[in-house]
Amino acid sequence: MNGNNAENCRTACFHPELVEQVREAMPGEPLQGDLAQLFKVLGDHTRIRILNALYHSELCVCDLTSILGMNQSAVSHQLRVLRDAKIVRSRKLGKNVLYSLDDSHIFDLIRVGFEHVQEGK
Amino acid sequence: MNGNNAENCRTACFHPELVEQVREAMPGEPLQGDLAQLFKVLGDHTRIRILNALYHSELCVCDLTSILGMNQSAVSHQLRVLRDAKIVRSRKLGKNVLYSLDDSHIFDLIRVGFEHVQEGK
DNA sequence: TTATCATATGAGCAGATATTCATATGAACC
DNA sequence: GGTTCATATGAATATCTGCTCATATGATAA
Repeated sequence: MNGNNAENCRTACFHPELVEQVREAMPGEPLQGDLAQLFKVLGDHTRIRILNALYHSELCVCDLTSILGMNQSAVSHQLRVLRDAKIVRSRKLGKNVLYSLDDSHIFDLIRVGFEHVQEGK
Repeated sequence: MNGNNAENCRTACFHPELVEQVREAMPGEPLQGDLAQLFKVLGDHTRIRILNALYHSELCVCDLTSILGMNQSAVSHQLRVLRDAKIVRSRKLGKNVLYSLDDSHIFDLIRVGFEHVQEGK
């Protein structure tokens, strides 16, 4: 679309063929937006703690509140964000709502992420 | 540390043993902070586009600027964030600086993330 | 050295977001 | 029905963050 604008350098650095090749290999905008949104939701301290708890067991809001040591409203707000992003599932059980990780991809992302930060020492 | 505070429910919902078990299984605070930080840096539209470009080839700042259609300052700022987070590496080559993904974990995270958002249709 | 090119950085602003407080919903039990 | 308990939600605020503009750095070439 917008090829080489005035910002581009004009000598050895600029590789039009490579640029075009990479452009075509890249996923479409909507998919990239979805991916960024997924990681953005994962990228919060409170939500990561929630996910690490759910990594080990399905839990109700009350137990999560206790584990995190936060007030219930804050936890529920973050659970809503995680649910909207299809990162956790919920099911009702009497008065309670039980939360769990949505699917194996979420387990994988958390595991691989930890491997990376642990290697960085 | 802060066990069952006044916020917790007092009936069928609260499971002290499970809560304690999950607490012990969870990673330490610094590690969880590192993980949240990793995902936070991944969770930005511009940075995801940069990473998707680098997924296919090592690239200089100028080529990235052209691929993204953004001004060079914005791209450099985001590259600094990615470098600080150990998500990309850089090496000098004459006047240029070539960027690439840091290691296989980053490739894995992008791939698994895409699998997840694509399944969600 | 001086000029030029590629990249990096600092300050400032505009938009996004996590928490708190107060309140609403909705199911279970009396 | 009405009450209690577990969870959800709306509004407000304080903090954070990405972009732009201007400028700095650092390497190459003349």
